[in-house]
Amino acid sequence: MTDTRDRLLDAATDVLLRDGAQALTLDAVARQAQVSKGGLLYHFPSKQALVAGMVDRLVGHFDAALTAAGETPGAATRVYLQASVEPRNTATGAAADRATAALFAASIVDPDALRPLREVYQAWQRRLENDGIDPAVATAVRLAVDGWWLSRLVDLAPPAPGLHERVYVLLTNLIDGS
Amino acid sequence: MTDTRDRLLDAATDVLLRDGAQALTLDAVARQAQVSKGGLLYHFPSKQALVAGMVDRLVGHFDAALTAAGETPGAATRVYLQASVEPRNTATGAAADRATAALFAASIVDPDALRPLREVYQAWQRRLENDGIDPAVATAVRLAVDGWWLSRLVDLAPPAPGLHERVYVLLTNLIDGS
DNA sequence: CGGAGTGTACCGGCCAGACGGTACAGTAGC
DNA sequence: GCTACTGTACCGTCTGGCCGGTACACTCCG
Repeated sequence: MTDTRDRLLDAATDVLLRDGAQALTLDAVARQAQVSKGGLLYHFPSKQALVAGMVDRLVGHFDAALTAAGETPGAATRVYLQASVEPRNTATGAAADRATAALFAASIVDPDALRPLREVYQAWQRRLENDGIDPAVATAVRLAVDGWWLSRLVDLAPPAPGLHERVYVLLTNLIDGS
Repeated sequence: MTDTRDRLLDAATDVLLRDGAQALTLDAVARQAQVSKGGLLYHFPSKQALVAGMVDRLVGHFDAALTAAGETPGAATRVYLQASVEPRNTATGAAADRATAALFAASIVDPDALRPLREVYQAWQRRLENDGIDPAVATAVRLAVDGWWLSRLVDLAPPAPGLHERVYVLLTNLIDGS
């Protein structure tokens, strides 16, 4: 069963988001996943392998979203916006948080683990630059989205609900009107 | 001399930006600052105190910038944009990198150390929302800027030089035209 | 004037504990 | 008998933090 594998990956992000990066230890992850430490090391022979696994999963999601985006102008930019930021402030955005967690974990434990992510991200950026709309608009929207989930992750003054929607509309209009 | 204190703070950000979060140890910081470990611990009795010091300094800069911004419409938003992102892609943006480093260090070592920063940031966000321009525009610009320095810090597909300027112009126009 | 004492800034060795990782014997299910 | 674990004992290293010193400037008192 790859079930346990996924549970371990989930557990790692849970620990990271709940207790902070400092607390991301093999013991803590194993405990969270209700797996023995031996079991964890059976699936991920090292901590690096664990965070590499987190990044891999993230890369997979990215790739899927990238290919799933349509061909109409602004399609990719819109997908990127919607994937990270719901129109309404549902405050969950679980997928985006998971992404950030993986990013975070990697940059702490093993910056090299980010390499595959960098490549997919670069591909995504290229896709945005050729999205049938002004590349500057697409890039600005992307950066805003990145800033958005960062602000939520670190809880640095994320836009209040009312403003949240207005910013979302603004970005959407930006995409449409270019 | 508070000279040594500042040198230690600088050393901490240097180590973090150069060698990654993993390498941010008391020994490494002391070595970088050419101070003994005892000397470090004289100024900062714990690692938490060290990152708290980093955040404090950042908060100070924020406060200064906040009061220094003028009163004309969009002044604060423009300051925020210019502080983090040079019009040309000078690739340095040292101040912004320093900010990120402090943020990073805090979220790893002691998430609670971010509290004072959260408050200043919230104040800054309020200031942006009352900047004489559409609050949604101000917020969107802010988020884009946040995303910008994040992309540079983690090296996740930061906009290429040519695009960099176009995005900068786009954001500036957004501020002016609202 | 001189000696004693006080506070600041810093040195550097050391230790306890945490953490990553190994090893290995055992087991439940297919 | 193989996969997918469990459970535990253990090791070496790294790291945060403590502590006993030292150098030195300054001050207070007789």
